[in-house]
Amino acid sequence: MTAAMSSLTDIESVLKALASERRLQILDWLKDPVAHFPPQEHGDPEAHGACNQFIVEKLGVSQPAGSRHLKVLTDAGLVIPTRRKGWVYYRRNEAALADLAALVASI
Amino acid sequence: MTAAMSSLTDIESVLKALASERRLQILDWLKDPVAHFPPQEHGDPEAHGACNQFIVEKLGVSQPAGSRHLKVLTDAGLVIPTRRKGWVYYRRNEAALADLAALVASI
DNA sequence: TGGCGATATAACTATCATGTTATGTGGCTA
DNA sequence: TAGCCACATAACATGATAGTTATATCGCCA
Repeated sequence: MTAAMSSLTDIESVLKALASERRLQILDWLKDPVAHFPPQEHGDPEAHGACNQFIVEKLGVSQPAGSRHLKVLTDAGLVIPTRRKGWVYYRRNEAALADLAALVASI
Repeated sequence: MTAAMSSLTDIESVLKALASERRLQILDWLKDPVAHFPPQEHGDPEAHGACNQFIVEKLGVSQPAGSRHLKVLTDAGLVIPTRRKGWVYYRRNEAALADLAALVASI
């Protein structure tokens, strides 16, 4: 069950999270982690997504900048982090993205 | 035919226009101008929407601030201005909003 | 044409977003 | 337990947003 997103302010915060070329790029890459990131020795990319480090490198920004983008997406509920063995993997939250699409359709 | 919105940067700019509580509010009001704004002596609210002045007043911000919000929505193609007799009326661009909803659904 | 009412633009200020470098934290692993 | 590696947080610089007041523009109408 995803968080309810009903009021204008809620929509606003999720849209703000989405209104960034970098973060849109991340979500696009995460559609197919295997295709867009190097093979991971630990963590199943299909199940848990790509690790923080790979995403940051592919973005081409500093590690803190990349981590913050991932935090924004996480706080908005658009991606789901999985912490494992010192790495953090991120995958899309398809349910939240579907909710958002429905909300935007109602704007 | 509405402008094509395909690249990530295009989506980004439209999402930025949308990611504002004030602008979301304006779009919501414009769903039913007759219900949300005073009667207009000039300009058909059904056909052309609500005039700048009414929208600004209802927003509760200064006239330039309100006008700028409307400019952002206009530049993003989300509303359509109609200039007539010294007033400017704004109505929703339903085609663009539908395109946007489809794009968000594809994120 | 003179003035007025509606909107646009200019100039400025405050806050937020995004980037950087430096440093802290916390779990492996040798 | 010592050190390393991944990630998080702190502190700061800078550019974009959104608000304000003041002023310019522009079409009606008397």
